Amino acid sequence: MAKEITSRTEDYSQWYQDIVKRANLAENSAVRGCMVIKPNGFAIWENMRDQLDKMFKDTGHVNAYFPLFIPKSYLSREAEHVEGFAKECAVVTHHRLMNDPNGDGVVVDPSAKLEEELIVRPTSETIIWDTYKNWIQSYRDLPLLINQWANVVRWEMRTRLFLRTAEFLWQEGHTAHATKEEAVAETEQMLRVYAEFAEEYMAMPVIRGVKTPNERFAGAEDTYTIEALMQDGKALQAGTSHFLGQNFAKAFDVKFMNDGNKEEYVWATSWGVSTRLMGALIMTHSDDEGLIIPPKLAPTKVVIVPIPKPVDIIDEQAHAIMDALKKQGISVKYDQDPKKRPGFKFAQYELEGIPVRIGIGKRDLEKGVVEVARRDTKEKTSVPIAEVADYVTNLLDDIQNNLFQRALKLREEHTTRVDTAEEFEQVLEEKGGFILAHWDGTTETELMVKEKTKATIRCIALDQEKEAGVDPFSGKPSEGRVVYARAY
RNA sequence: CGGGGUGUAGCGCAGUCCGGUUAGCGCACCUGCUUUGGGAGCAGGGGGUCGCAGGUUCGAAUCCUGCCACCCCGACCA
Repeated sequence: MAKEITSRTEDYSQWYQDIVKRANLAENSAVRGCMVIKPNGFAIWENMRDQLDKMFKDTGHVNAYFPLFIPKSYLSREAEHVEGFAKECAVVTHHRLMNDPNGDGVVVDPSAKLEEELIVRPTSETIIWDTYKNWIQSYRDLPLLINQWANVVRWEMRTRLFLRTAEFLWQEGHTAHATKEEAVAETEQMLRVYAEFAEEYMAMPVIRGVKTPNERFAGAEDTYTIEALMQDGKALQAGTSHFLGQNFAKAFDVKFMNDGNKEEYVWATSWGVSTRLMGALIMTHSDDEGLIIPPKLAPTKVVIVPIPKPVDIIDEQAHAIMDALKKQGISVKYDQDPKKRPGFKFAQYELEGIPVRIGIGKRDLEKGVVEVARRDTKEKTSVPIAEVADYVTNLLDDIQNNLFQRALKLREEHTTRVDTAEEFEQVLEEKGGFILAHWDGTTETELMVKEKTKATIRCIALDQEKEAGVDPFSGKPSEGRVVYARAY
């Protein structure tokens, strides 16, 4: 049978789309730029969401929910914020439809024009800070540590499933603090949470860093980021955590009385990750056979396929193995569909990325073994039935670990220290990946490099070594290397 | 919004340049038999306003005009 997924190396964009589509994760909707997340894709997102939610709660946060609509005037209270988002907002102007006088369906009722237009939230800082104003009076009300799971809308010009859609699902944390130190500590803590989630659960190594002023979130004083490297050598911003200073407190007049009976503005943070992480997951691990889901996020960790078809003795063993796996907390599916042949099922589950497959056949049963296949390397092993549950438990850990190591190796092989502009451009063209180069610290140079090479400064790594050097583009002095890459 | 491309069955496509029987192929689907250890084989069957609207012509998927949608590359962005 012909290969149904485009090769990863031939056309990365097509390969990515094939996987999203053929593994039944998502599809384009009838609404321009929007996405339908299908059950297979949503199950993975739910696992990500549940794990993140647990981590947020473990660090003292609680969930709440704020409105989808934001009065237009709110958005303009913080000058940089409005400038950053104004160009991509969906706007509600009317609240009623009417029958078309010409009998042609419905039209907007011109008499139902809103006095003040409502913006569909591109992010919720403004509506949340307008609300916090009423919630915060005293230092005793602080810190306020709230997260919201929501959808937001940004009217992007060009969209791509999961990576950039007009509507996307995300979480946004919005916290208020009595001191600058505490707010900065919160910003850094949440970056650590994101990095831990990316590396331990998604098996995706990330660089922790700070954005340059030019790449900062609109309205932030500092933006922290985790940056991942995809298999085609392009970088992907996987999560951000912002120190907002007192900008929003001042714009929305959020003051509190401190323990010295003095009125002060509060200090703020916000942080978020989105369904974009689904794209990151796909582009980090998957191969030409389809999706690969790290075991810790896989909705179904093990699938049992009867060979050649379900008969009583196979059935019996399958159920015994299922029970043993479930006892260890491992989700398992037994595919008893008699209409599909084993070979078809093998290919199908590889395409869907299920980490472990157990094949049970009469021939093997006579020897008291089953065949255990791992999705990441596609290796197959015969395992005695009595040992299957323990073997699979270890194997799942092994796969999780291997996926991370494999991704880390790829990143290390595609991270290059560069000292001249020529070398910079050559590495970018021929190899891609992260480029560690000196930067003179000016936005002019950063923009000039972007213009010339399409590479941007992804971040200044938190573990950046101080090292005197020369910016390869401007020739000016530099205090250390920053992380450049072409990015999604 | 610029540059390129594509619209023909659920999906993927051929046919269009050079108009001419009843619009075709693969996958999927339905029926039957044989199969079943890596995407089964054979036989039969169902499914189409050829993106939309005009025009040219005895005759249009094919030529002309206008429109629409989607995809890729840029600008924008998580």
